[in-house]
This record gives sequence, C-alpha cells and structure tokens, in this order.
Amino acid sequence: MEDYRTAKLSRRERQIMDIIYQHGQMSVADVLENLPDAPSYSTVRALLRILEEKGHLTHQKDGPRYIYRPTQPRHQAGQFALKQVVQTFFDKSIERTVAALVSDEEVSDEELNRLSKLIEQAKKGGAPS
Amino acid sequence: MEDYRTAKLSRRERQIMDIIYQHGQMSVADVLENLPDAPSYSTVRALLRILEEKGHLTHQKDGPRYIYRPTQPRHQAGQFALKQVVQTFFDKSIERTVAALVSDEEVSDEELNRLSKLIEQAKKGGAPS
DNA sequence: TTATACATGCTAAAATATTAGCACATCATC
DNA sequence: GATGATGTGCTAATATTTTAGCATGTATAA
Repeated sequence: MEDYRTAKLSRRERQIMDIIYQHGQMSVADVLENLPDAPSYSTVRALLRILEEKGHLTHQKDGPRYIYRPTQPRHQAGQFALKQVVQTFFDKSIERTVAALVSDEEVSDEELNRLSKLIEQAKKGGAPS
Repeated sequence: MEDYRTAKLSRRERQIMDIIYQHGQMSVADVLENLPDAPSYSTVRALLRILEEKGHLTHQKDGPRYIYRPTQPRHQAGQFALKQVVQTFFDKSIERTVAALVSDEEVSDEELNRLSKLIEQAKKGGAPS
C-alpha cells in the first residue's frame, strides 16, 4: 500500500483526500463546503470520480446521493503521513517529533500524564532494544 | 506565515519543497537526483525558479551554481506540517499521534526513556492546565 | 400525477503545470 | 587564451488539471 501523499495526486485531489480522511466519509455537498476556494459542484464531482478511478476512494449510495470514503484505512494512511513528516522535518527522530508536539500547543498536565502512561506501556509491551 | 502544504503548490512543487526541507539546502543537480520520476535538468530549474517567485525558496551562489534553501525556517514548517497531520488523521489528539509514533517503529527502550524525560520536562516547564 | 429540488453521467473548454530546447555565461584545464 | 563541461536566462510546446455546462434520472411534496 502506498501513501496517497506520495501518489501522483494533484493539488485539488490531495485537498479532497485530506478533507475526507478528516471527516471519515462525505457527500459531494459536504466536500464542497469544506474545500477552500470552493469551485462548483460539478468540479467537485469530477474530482471525486477521478479519485475513485485512481482507487483512492469508494462510494456507496445514501438514498439519491453518493457517500465517499477512502479505500485505505485511516490509521494506515496516518502512519504514512506521519512517517513522512518525521522524515522531512525531524531527521527521522521520533524524539524530536514528540518534542515539537508537546512544545507547540498548550498541552495540559492531564494530557502529559496520559502520554507518560502511554510510553510506559510501550516500554513493557514493545520490542526489546 | 503559512504552511506551504496549504499553499497553492502543484505536485512537483510540493515534492521539491519536501526534498529541500529534508536536506536543508540543495543545488539543482541535488534536487534532480532526489526527485522521483526525475524529469530533465531544465524542468527542475524552472520549478525552482517558480518556487522562488512564489516566495518559498531563496538561492545564493556557490561558485557558478545556485544553492536553494527554504525561506520559512524548518522548525516552523515542521510545526505546521505536523499540526495538519494531527488534525487530519488523529482527531487533533496529541495522545493518539504519539501512540502512532511509538507503535509503528521498533522504538528502542533507550529512546522511550528519552521520551519519558522529555515529557517530564514539559510537565515542569509548560503552561499549567 | 406532476412539479420541483437535487442528484448523477457525460462532454468539452479554459487555466495551469510540466516539460524541453536554444542561447549565452562561467569555471577549470590544457 | 582556447576548449569542454557545467552553469543559468528565457521561450515555447505539451500534458494535465481544473473547471463548467447540459442532459438525464430520482426522491419528495403538493
């Protein structure tokens, strides 16, 4: 399976994929609403059709309208996307990436505690170094 | 300042920005080597010129040749890119993002320990919840 | 049932991105 | 200083993306 961001997607196509991944599944009208510099309804439909042809989306019917969703599972696409960011901006270092995550936002102590637990669990469960 | 992934960049333009962010700075030949489905030398030069016009790159001379580097600092671009991935694939949850980071790779215990320290420091130094 | 709103199927025009080619400059080397 | 290798500046053709429009189907409500 391939990262759709590595795939040969055009600007609009990528925008649409991002939006649909964020929301899970969407109708044409939903996509149109969430698309910056929104083009026409026809335009969005054309792009969705192309993305389906390329294998990145499927649709099912919901009454008269189509509901589109990604073919690749969200968690998998997320792993790829994350990996690419880590590689591009953080020298493939998970540590630097996490540092950026906890420094940027105002992360609550509560959330930091949950992160600690998370890492403790990884220590127990994960592969030995 | 804006995320260059949100900006109106074409497929090739984005590829090039990613490659240059990853390496810091590059000559035309360097970019060409690292570009998938490599086009011609002329093509790469044209794209670099466009990216410079759009304000995403600058160049300086290194003897006879141009060395290109991003105008936006890497750490800043990284923050934006990371944020977008967190929003698109992990419901804006830092916790889920970190979970994905430590689950995907074989992360060493050593690295996990460093992560623990990192988070402890964030608890002390960060803004109170 | 019939009119209306809203959906898709298909086609084609317009805009943009992608690419290559030619002319000219610059550096290193003989 | 001539010559070849390797740069850039600029221009134009090609391919792709992006867009809209018209014809047609389908659910809904009067």
